Amino acid sequence: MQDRKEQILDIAGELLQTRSFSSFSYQDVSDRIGISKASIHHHFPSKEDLGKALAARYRLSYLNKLEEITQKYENPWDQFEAYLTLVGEVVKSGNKICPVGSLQVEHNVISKDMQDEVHVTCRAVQSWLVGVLAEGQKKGVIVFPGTAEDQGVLIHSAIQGALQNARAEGPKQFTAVARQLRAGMNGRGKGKR
Amino acid sequence: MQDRKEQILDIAGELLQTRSFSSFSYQDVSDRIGISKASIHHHFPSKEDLGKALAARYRLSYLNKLEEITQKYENPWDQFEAYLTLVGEVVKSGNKICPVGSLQVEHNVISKDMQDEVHVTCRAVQSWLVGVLAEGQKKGVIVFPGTAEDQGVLIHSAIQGALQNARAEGPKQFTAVARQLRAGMNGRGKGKR
DNA sequence: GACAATCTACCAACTAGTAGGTATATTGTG
DNA sequence: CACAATATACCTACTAGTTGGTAGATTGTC
Repeated sequence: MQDRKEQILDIAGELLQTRSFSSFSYQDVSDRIGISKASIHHHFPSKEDLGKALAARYRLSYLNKLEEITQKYENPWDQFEAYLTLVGEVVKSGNKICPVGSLQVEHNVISKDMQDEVHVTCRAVQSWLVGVLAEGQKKGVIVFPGTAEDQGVLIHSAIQGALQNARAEGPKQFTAVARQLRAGMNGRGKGKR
Repeated sequence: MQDRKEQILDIAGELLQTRSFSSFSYQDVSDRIGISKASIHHHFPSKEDLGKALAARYRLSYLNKLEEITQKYENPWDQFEAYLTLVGEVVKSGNKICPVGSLQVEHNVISKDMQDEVHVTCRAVQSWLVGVLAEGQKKGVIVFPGTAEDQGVLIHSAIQGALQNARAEGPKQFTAVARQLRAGMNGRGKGKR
């Protein structure tokens, strides 16, 4: 049953986002899924295996969603708005944060393989953002100072921090960041886009 | 010996910033400090006590540093630059992140008391930033769209995320964010301040 | 003597991971 | 088709080690 593996990853993923990698145990997964702890080990021999699979699966699904956005909207500004909507859904869940942020905070605790997985995801997301920004700048629909690279890193960092702040301090921390990022890129209020 | 309590907090604080609250143990502190684990319990009966003291001490020292900045520089832009220098020192350490970020990621794992402590610190730092920004806007030395509140939340989130990204991905992630935050607030290159 | 700081020696609970076994499919081979 | 071999998915029961925390004795200092 391939579903079981996915089910384990679903639950482990939720625990990663609500707690942290080192704060959830095989027993937690076992309890929630209703099969024995040893059976979880059957599918993922070590916790590192589980973590690696978790990080890899997240990267694929996340980059896939970004790709969908790129194909659905041709206007870079709309793409950026769709990105904000996408990450905004994490805030709506009420008690989750970005898996990348969760793993980065445990950078010195996780294995090299997991670090690499997080690294690749991080680079890819930033690349996507930089692409959107550069295209938007070229078309004149997104305005910002400095380089698209710097702006991409800023947005990525701000969103990651905002998700963490939002869970601890309330969703307004996210909406404020989203609003301010928009305000800083639409030509300083010279119009509605 | 009051020094011992401080020494424990020093080491626990470093472990909080390099690993995470649930990823370090009394044994870790004991090993590094050279006294038995039971002796650590003598000073901080439970890990929650230790965590609370840690969060409280960090708040006091951090807010003190911000206060020093306010008094040392009268120009809000200089105050903001000093803030960037202050958090930049965390990046220089090579493997630390902001304690607030570390604790926020474990929000669902730590006690209510610790959550409250983090909350107060978070609010105070944002308040300080908003004050600097509002004053800078008034004097015309800091330029940004939207409200000072939103800009303060953006900066706080961006810096927090940047510190995490910088440890995992390298210091350039921080310098890029700092550069871009500056670029977005100095009147769009209309001058050097 | 009082008291703080420290120690050794413990405990129950939890951790990731293993050993050994069972029941049920799937697959290759005569 | 029949039947052995193999693989999958799961189980109970266990290991060795770590966790936060405690009890009680020892030491040093005012």
